[in-house]
Amino acid sequence: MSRYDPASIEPKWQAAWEQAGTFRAEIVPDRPKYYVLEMFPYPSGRIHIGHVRNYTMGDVIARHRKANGFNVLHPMGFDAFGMPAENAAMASGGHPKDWTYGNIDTMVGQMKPLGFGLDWSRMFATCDEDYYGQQQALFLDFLEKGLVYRKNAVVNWDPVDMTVLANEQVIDGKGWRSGAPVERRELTQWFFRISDYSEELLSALDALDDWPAKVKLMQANWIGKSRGLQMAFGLIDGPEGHDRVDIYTTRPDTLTGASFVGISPDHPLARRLEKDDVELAEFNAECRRMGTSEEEMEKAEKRGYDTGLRVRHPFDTAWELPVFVANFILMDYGTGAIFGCPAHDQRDLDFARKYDLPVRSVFVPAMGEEGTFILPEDGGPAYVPPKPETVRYVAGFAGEEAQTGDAAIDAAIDFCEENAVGQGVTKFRLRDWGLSRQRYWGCPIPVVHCDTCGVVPEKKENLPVALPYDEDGKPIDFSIPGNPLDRHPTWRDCACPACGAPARRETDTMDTFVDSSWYYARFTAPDAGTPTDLKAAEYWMNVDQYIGGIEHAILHLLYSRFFARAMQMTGHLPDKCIEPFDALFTQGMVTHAIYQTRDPQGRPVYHYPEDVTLREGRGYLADGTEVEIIPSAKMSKSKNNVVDPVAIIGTYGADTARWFVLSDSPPERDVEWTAAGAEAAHKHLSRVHRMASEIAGSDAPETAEDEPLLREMHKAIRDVSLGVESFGFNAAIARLYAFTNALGKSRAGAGVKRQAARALAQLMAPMTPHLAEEMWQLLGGEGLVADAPWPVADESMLVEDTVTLPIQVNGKRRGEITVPNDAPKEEVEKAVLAHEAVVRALEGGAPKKLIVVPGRIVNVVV
RNA sequence: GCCCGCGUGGUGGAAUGGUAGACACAGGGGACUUAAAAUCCCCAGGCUUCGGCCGUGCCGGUUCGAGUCCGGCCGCGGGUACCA
Repeated sequence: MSRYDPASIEPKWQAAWEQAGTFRAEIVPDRPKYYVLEMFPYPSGRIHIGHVRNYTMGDVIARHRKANGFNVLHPMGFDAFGMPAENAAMASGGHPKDWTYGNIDTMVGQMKPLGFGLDWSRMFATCDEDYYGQQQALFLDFLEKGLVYRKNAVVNWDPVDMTVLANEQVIDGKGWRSGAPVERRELTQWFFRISDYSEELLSALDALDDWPAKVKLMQANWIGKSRGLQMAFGLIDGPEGHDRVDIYTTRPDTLTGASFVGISPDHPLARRLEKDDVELAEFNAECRRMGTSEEEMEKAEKRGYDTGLRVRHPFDTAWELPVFVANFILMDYGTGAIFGCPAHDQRDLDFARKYDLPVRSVFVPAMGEEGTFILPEDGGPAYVPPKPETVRYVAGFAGEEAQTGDAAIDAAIDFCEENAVGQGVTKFRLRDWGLSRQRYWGCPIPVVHCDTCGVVPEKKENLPVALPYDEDGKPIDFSIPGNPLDRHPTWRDCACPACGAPARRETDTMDTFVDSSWYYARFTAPDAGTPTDLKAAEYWMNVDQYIGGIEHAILHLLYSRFFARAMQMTGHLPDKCIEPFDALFTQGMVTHAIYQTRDPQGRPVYHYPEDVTLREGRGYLADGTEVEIIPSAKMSKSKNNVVDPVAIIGTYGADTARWFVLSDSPPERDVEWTAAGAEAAHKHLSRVHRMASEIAGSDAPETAEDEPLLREMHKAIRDVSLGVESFGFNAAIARLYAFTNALGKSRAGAGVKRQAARALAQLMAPMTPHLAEEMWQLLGGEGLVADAPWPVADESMLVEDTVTLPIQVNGKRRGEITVPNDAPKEEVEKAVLAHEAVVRALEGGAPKKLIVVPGRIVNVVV
């Protein structure tokens, strides 16, 4: 009998699938299709165990749907543009293109041995000229339809490296390489008009029934629809052209508690005032030195600058309020100006206490709800109850005295509109999507700047506008600061597409989120001469099951939803594709301990897991140095805590790796990689292989044990099918362990055992496809198990004759009874009351209540 | 800061509002073996006066019954618009 040897059986079956074209996806008009897609990887250099988990999940779904008769599309590609390639070129020389394609080769070579049922013929990388050329064509069509425009926006500027920094490259307000304080700089940049679709992207979430509720909630909050009031506060003796400050508020019911007006440092009034006020100019400059991220803005200490100017309250012209410039007010949201009501906003209260501004409550808890309430003006915290809660308005001006915040807001808006002091408006938090990046390794924005014609779209026949590889005859040198496209000796030079005069190319490239916003559509026709092929899109779209990390819950998924709409509008997708992902599953991340030591400066130094030896919960380097272990950390290239699956496959085989990543945790939750788990998985698969070999060689006659095994088989078919369909992979695997144990113990005859073992092979096939093929062949299965129809449970074999009911007394388990499956309720009650533990508890009396949940449980209340 | 999750034995985890801890890992005991490896079998939440009692991050609530639903905390994670 042969041992389980994945190193020989895995390549054998991979070759068999390859030769048979098992996973080639071809359009077959009459067959139902199923499109499974996992978020494609960034080519970081090597695959990690997170990829294995993610793609194994997709493969389980794909193989299961194929077995259920669907024509399955399951493609793979690479999200290949982005900063790491440029960072690598800067850090260790070389060219981003060579680095990226080298990584892709490596990763494909690492993925193929995993035996995923992928149609590799459709593979592309977003940095392929063919792909980004088609993306440029999309951009031009979007431009023509007015879906793209230019405006100014701020970026993080590193004055030493002379480059724009990403938010993650700004650390404590300083550039990550240069250490120089970061400045905010305004540049003219391209934007997609995603905010035009705010309402649509919000309301369409309702129909996404097979998306996780949490993702829809996150998107809804991100889009942030709010009904509020816009109104003007008259400015007293303001500079020329500034006679009012327009504010936006979602709490107009608190207008009578206003104690100041705050404006953003980027507000036109602030910009005007700083010209004559050195101190304010310094304050604003300091605000602008902050990073551009929302997190940083919000976490920063709330600071303000009293402009000395005053405004009149719209309700009472005698009531004057000071105007502050405040660092926490965003120019991008609302009007860039607010009124502060310290009593009902903690941030405003902190601000008021800092700058000694008045605090005046507008409402207090409802009668009888006061409890230990302390007024904010008496030192209590800001009183901010949920809007649906009823409160008592002590300084109300519209509606009832006792009313909910929601009702008060409506009444306040009505009041302001009737008195012509304000206007009810709906606003969204969602901003337009800035797509310009001042970097080399991205899709060039296909426009030309002409001195006479201005900004001119490139002609489609001139696409792709390809990235230059060389500079002065040599590969571009990334050790020189600045954008290589900007400084390239010839690349920028071109003829104006409109007038033919010498002109300059746009040197900005596109955000890599653009690349990933339509790749799912390109997979349906990866070689088309246009971005999509409508016939192929019509057949394959939408993605039936999309699988990816929760970290993409908002940006990637929202951008893709926008892009699908924009592509539909420009004729690149059929109408039915505006929501491209029918079902979404967000898998958890794979975590792994971080091993770190410190350099002489106290900065962390991260070590690869393979360089660390674990002994009794502590970790040591080869030279004996102990490392600090930070458990369950997100895997990150920069932290060197990425597990390498190649070694796992080499030791145990792909099926073991696949089995383990599914078995150890529920798929939506994070999983911590452990070496012991892989060892255990391998032992189990060896055992299954051994059992299959034994059963294949047995000729034991049929026995009385045949039927119990068949019952177990049908129950396993039912439970595993359900598990696979509902992403309960770990539960399905637990069930397969139990079924394997039952098969191992069974004394059934060879015929029934073979039947059960073939079912086991089929049920395991989505997870461990190579082993399953081997078993299938040993056990006399016909053809490939990958092509075999999914087994169906026989309902009649699932029905049990008797059922065991636990008996509770006052909700606590005290015993159990076994009754016939179809016993009438009266009979069950009689049996329960006769039970020893119940008799003892009743002490001769009658139960207060007797609850019988048929087939489930009995509860006696005494 | 704000938005969204998650929290169950030594460990990973199971459990349509209905027997908490399935299935595994690590551990203990046994069989086989000259011995070891491999394999197979058994035990296993804590406490206990052996009647039971306590247990799903903490506090409270709803319910005949709560890991599950509701409210309030604590801890950890994801996102926070230029990481992908």
